[in-house]
Amino acid sequence: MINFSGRALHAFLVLEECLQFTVAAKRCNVSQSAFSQTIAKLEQQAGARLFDRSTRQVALTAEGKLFSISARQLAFDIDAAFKNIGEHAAQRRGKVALAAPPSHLSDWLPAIIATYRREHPGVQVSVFDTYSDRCLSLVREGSADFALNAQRGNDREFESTLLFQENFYLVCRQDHPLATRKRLNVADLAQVDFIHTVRSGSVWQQLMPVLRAVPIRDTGIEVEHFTTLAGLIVHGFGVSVMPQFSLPTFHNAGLVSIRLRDAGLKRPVYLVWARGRSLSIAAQTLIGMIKRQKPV
Amino acid sequence: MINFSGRALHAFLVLEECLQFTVAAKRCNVSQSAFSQTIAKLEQQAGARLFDRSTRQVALTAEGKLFSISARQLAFDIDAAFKNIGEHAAQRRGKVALAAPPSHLSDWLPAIIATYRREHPGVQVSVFDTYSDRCLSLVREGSADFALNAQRGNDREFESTLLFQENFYLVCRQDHPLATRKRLNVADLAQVDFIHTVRSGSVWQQLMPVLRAVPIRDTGIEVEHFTTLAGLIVHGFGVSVMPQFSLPTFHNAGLVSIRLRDAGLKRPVYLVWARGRSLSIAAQTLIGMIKRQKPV
DNA sequence: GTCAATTACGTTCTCCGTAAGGATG
DNA sequence: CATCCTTACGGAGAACGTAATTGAC
Repeated sequence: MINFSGRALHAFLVLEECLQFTVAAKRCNVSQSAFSQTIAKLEQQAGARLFDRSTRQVALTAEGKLFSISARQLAFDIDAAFKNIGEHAAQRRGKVALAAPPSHLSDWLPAIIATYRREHPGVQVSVFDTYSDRCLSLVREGSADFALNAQRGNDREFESTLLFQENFYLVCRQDHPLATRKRLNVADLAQVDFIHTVRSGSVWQQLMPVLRAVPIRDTGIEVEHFTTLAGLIVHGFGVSVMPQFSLPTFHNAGLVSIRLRDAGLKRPVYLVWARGRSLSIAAQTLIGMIKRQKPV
Repeated sequence: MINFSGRALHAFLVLEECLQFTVAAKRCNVSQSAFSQTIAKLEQQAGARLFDRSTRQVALTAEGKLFSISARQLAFDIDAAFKNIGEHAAQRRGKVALAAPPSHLSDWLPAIIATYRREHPGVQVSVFDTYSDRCLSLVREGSADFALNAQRGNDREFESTLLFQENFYLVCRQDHPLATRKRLNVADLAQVDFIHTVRSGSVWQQLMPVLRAVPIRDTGIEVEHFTTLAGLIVHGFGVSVMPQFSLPTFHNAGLVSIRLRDAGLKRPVYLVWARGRSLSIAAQTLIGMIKRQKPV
């Protein structure tokens, strides 16, 4: 096995078809002499003469026929193996799965993923839209190649890099008293009807410490889906605070957003992947696109 | 496929197991530098990095894992293919089939075949004991690799070489009038009760032209099996004429044989094989033994 | 600082091509 | 005698080994 050469295998198969050294050599783009030597060497390795040949006739020996069966299969398998790995490398095949919070998947990531899919139609992209802990679980169990997450997970299981920090925005109706404000801080939310997102979401976890100091009017409502939240705000239930990348949903609903300028009120967005598990080329490419498309 | 090398494949598998270039290189009996280059070249051919490596850690990439599956299978298949052909060449495996007339298979060939089987226990030897035309048919249809036959067949379908010429012997009881004769010719069989072998056998075909001129006493009996013939002779039905290599059977039955010295009364023994079909190494070896063991 | 992989460079070996040799029809 | 495979020999390229370099812990 150690001295096996693909060239020799190819030579064998071509000669088997042509049954003429001269023709086969030409088809392999080598001199007839070199071709002869290649076959001779292959026969030496096989330990048996594979072709019976006089100057006028070339034919497979009994052993040659035997080898022919394996050779055909081998050539196919080798070709398939390299083609397969090559196509994965070239991102003509393969799959990549990412996990991200719904806020990032409302508009920002879908745009990037759409571009990737256009450029690499053979690669299957899977998306999991879920919150913090579940994101990390998906990465841990291998269901997702990587995640975008506000938490970087423990160092033993995960590796991560900070992509950027996301600002928070007040979301309200156009006719809301705060809707026309240029500058806004959390303190301005005092006495305003406020709708919370679910506690498991990173927005809540990020926002709560800051908001605790402000006497907001809690509506007692906790919503999970952005569309629900938008509907409630539109119908006058109150206002809420959302990270930058979820805003398109609210704008589409005719709502207004104003950035909260409190120092330190930012949501970190980490790229997280399983420690030790190297990312596929497809995943790396997609991550590259995400990094390039991240906001200023 | 064309630049594929078994060495690189082996290197990959060893490195996958060791996950250390230094150790893997040593196990492959090359310098660490050469090993590194081999892996690098393989990665170049595959079109993707197969190992993630720092100076302190080596691990398969996603593409490497993919390749690993094919690589393992490939190595096994390549190994199996060469081992298979090698074992056939070395006659540790394989099969060989020969066809020969019962006269040659009564003692002469079985002794040779027994020796061959002792030396090459992995090779399955098949034997067809049948007469002239059927022998050739078996060779034609590929059931037998070669045949020993008194007729060489037509030149279009068969190739042949003369192995030797077999003498004929009178076979009779010890108390027969001719049993003590030193020299004997066909003419001496006049007025002797004679038992024929079947007309399809080569003995009959060979003997008839010569015997026709002698006024033998035809018993009217035609037998097919030597054992029958021996039984008839033993019980006094008459005598018969048999080729040299069938004599052991008759000697064992207590009968006497005396060579017929007529010039030209010989049975040619040809080695016959299908034209264009090359003989396996096993067949060639067996033929070699047959040629060496042929009578003086 | 130490250990491990990579890179650099000179050497060795394999493989190829041109040309002569040999066998077959 | 023409054709086709084999052998011989010189040169190009690949692979190898030693040694210096880079990088990680």
